[in-house]
Amino acid sequence: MAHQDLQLLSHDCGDCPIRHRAVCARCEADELARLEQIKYYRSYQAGQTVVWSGDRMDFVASVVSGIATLTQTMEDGRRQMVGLLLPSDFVGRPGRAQAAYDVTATTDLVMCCFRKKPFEEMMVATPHIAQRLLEMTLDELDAAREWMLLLGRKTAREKIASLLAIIARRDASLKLRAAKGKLAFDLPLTREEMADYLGLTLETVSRQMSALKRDMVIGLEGKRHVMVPDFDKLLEETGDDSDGGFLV
Amino acid sequence: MAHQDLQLLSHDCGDCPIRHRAVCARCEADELARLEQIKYYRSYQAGQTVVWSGDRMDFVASVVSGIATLTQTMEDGRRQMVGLLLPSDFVGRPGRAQAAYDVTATTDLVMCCFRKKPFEEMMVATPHIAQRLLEMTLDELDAAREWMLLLGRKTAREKIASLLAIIARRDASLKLRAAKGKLAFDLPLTREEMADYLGLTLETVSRQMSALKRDMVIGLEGKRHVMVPDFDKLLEETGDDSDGGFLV
DNA sequence: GACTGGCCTTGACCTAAATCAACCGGACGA
DNA sequence: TCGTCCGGTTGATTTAGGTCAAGGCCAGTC
Repeated sequence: MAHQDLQLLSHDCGDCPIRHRAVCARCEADELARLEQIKYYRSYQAGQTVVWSGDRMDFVASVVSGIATLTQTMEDGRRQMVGLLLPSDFVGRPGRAQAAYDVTATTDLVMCCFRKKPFEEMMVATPHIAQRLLEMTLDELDAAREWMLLLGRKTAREKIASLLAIIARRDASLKLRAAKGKLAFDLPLTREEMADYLGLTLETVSRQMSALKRDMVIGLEGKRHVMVPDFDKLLEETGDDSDGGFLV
Repeated sequence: MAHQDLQLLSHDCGDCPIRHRAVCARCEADELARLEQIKYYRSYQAGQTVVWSGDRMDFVASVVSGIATLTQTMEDGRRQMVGLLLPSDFVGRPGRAQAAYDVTATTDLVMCCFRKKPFEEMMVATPHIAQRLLEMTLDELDAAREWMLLLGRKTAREKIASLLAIIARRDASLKLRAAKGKLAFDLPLTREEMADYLGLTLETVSRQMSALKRDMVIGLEGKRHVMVPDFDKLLEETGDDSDGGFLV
């Protein structure tokens, strides 16, 4: 897919199914040309920090491949992950000079960057972009609110199940949905990162993973490979409404 | 202020200081005219529900006066507040037919509503609006992430202190900042609502309020009126970075 | 083949907050 | 004037998850 860096600009487009954010050349051809002039790619190794909270950040970017996280850290070292960025997700805030969070590559990562100034100018000139960005930001806000329910009210077991379900879903949609019902994936996060995501300690994460395995909700092969024999059973453990509640 | 319902459209405008989202007639006069045609007001009494999660919602709105909350509820009744809407805040999502959360008036409430369809049309026609909305949504996303840190990693005492600081700040900025250092305000939330905000039980909220009073961090007069003799002392209790970290 | 360092697991114990329960005090209606 | 209801406080007890500590597993490397 040649124009992946353009994902963030496109309206949905039927025959480019990548997470409903892909673009194809025939829509948005003119933006493509302009964007080509201001974009550039950056690669990071797993574990590398992209920017530190408070650092000057003179670009916005979208994830091309790999996974990045946003985390906040308190003075005494307590950490909370506040964003998990998968391919096609957007980082950076037009109109802000400094990063508000630590951005870290948890796997090898490629980002498509746009220098902030020209990007902002283009945003003014091309209303599409602001609208697309608004849509994406609203999605992220919804995800954040879901996450707040998880952090505030779910038990450790529910938290783990929810995270596994989220990853399974995201992963499955990338893989064009493995044989429905049975699916498997590799965790892109360490136990500690999972803990930071869920507001738990890594020991509790480990214990609950073991418990879910013992109860046959998941299978584990090595430390990272997770098998889900029955996705509905996993969903029952999340505490979420069963109907899945897809609001368009 | 006659054009309060227009807050959501404006770029900042020096001499209209209401929470940096106000508008004055001379900027945006044309949008004003168009907006006037599609807006209407609705009032709700304290405790009334504006919409239930899952209900059809054919308008977007901004809060004119009073306070509303967004909450999520799990099947077994566990509740988590995921949004606190103060005057000038925006509710509703262009491009979505159903409400994703319960919206409730916690005080008497006036909202300025725009029917969704014409509003969306106007958004396409008037690029300003999408940009303003994007800016507001990004602010909300930041607030949500701050909130996630609170829910995931703060102690009960830190949570309470943080909430009080948030309300004090918002309140103070409305009142053009009372004599700096000493300030006082009325809690717009019951103990139970505070608990839903903070991911605690109402008993814990009550206990920690008493503890903060005992330790002279706050004063209480009746159940709702809070006095803050030393705002910095309150801030120390929040666990947040002391520098306040204002990122533009 | 031993050695190291990450990452993970498991056990024993502790504590912050939840739960359960009693009670207070003001508003309000009979 | 008396209930009683609602929001709030406080105490006793329980418990989920945190903390501390001891290993296990495995990949890389000397």
